[in-house]
Amino acid sequence: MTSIPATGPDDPSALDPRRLLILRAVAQAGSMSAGARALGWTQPAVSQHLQALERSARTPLLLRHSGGVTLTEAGRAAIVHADAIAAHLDAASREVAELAALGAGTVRLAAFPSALAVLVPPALERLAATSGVEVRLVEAEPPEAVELVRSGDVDVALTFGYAESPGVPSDLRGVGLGTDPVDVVLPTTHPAADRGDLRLADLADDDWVAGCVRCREHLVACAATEGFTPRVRHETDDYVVVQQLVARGLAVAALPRTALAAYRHPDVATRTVEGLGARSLHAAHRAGVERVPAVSALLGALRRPARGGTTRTRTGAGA
Amino acid sequence: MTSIPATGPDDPSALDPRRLLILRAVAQAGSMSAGARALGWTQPAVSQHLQALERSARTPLLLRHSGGVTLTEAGRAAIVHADAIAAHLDAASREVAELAALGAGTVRLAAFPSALAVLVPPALERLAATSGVEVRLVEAEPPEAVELVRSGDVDVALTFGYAESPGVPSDLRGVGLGTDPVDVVLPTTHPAADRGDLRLADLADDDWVAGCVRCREHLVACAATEGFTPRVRHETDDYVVVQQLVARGLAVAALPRTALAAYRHPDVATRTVEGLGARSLHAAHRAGVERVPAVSALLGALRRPARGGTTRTRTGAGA
DNA sequence: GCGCAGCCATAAGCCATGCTTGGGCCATGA
DNA sequence: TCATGGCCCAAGCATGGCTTATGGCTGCGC
Repeated sequence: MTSIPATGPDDPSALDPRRLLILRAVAQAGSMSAGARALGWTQPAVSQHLQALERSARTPLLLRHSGGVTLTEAGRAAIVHADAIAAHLDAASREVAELAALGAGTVRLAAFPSALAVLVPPALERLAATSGVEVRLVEAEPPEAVELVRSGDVDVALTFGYAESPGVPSDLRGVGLGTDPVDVVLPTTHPAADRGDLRLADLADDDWVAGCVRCREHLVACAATEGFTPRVRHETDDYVVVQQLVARGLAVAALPRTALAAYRHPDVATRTVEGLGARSLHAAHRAGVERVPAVSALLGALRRPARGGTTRTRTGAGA
Repeated sequence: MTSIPATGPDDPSALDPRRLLILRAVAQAGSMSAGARALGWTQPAVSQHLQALERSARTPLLLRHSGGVTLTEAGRAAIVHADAIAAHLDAASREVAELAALGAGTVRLAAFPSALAVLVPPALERLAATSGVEVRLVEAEPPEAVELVRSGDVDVALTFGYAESPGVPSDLRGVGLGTDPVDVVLPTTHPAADRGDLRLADLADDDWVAGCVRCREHLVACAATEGFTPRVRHETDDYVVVQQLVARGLAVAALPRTALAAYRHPDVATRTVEGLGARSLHAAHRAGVERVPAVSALLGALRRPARGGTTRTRTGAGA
């Protein structure tokens, strides 16, 4: 694969686009001197450029006469394309500048359900208030979300991790978005629901409903520290389903507060217990993308104190 | 008028078109190294160019990761225009090269009637045989033809001149196309028609029909040298009309051989006399245009020995 | 698990591009 | 006839930009 390209930039017969633009400026100005003034250069500089351009064109592009220059047929042909090049160059500069200034751009964000419900909406609201960045959302649990980042299908993935399992794989980069304490969820009728000094071990004989693999592993690990192995009867990621099961008295569960902020069943009680720890929240992305303004803005919006559940502060009726 | 242009090439936020093309090559190749190989450069050269491009863009255009690079949104936006720029650059190069290689182009030629009838057709035939140059013809007597060159309405003017009046004005350039001897035109019934040693003064008592101003002036000047003033009864540029008048015995005349090659009335005799001289034929043009290939080719075709009247050498029956 | 290969970034050096100043020629117009 | 304005040329110099050399990082294969 050492083939030489058909017409590379070093092709002697290829025209230098910058010199075409100089030709254009001169043609518009009517003379090399006027063109040079418009470009902020001296006249010999422009003259040399155009001589070089004509040398590579192997034909005169303009006729010099007292009072200025006029285009030859070849010069007119070149100018047509120079105009188009100038237009595209201008468009490219404007579009890129707009992306750089946060006036445009879209970021694809993958997030797990509770984050999507609680963390993301206020962040998007802030983002929309201060920029023209658009965000496309994809719901995905951390493993899939990470894979979407790796494949380039999304730019940022909201993930979580526990002490024993990192939230951001080593081949990606990420920023921490704080911790999300895990609480115990009990039926309101559960004897331990009102217990003053509740410990995790107090629930060693209960049936449990667990979530994703890592959540269950975390639960099991915490329980092991407390000296028991939880009986996991049911498995579901869905925090609504979990609470429905708990409310019916079918099991107890451990849910992060974010999930509880997204949805809270009236017939469950939540208790903070020692030894259940917290999950850490992360925004994972490929190295380098954090320098993209739109991504950086989204990360910044996510990092703001989004605590406060789903309450949206808006103009309107106060509390 | 020392105003700075709104967005000149030295605008720091403007993107360098050459660097956009480098970005394009890298994006197509998949990595800076491969792009550098395709461009015939080393990897650091490309890397530095793209860093400079991103600096002027004020946002990353591509993400570096092991195995190569991928475009960011801004990079994709830039590439779209880079593709267009590359296409226009290629089109400009091809069109200009075609004009330089005589594969295309049009030259506008003004000529006086007898040249248009005798000199031009064989020249155009030769030109068409060896190039794709097209010629647009305009009939104009030398004064108007010169004016058309000055105004830029034509590229080349075929003109003639006499010893006392140049064929090419000093503000234009031109090439000589040879001389065109002026002969006397007599009715075949004229007593001098068969005279052995005919001199111009022998026609001092005849009525004359003269052509354009300079032709008449030339005739008058020649006659003055011979010691008489011709009686100019009629005036017309048209060499057919002149010969019609002569054939009827209404006058004698002086006509260039080119005009006689274009049309020869059967009832007139032509005689070469001392002291009538010749007119010189020229191709006049603005300084510099002779370097335009199409113009140069036309001038070359005109300069060939076009003598031989209107006879065209073609494949077919020989003499 | 470890070395290797590929890729990109950086540093230093050097050459050439390309800009500037100064001067000259030419054509135009007062 | 001179003054003006345009383009070209020559010479000098600075900067841009390419090269070589090196290092860090990642991912893959043994």
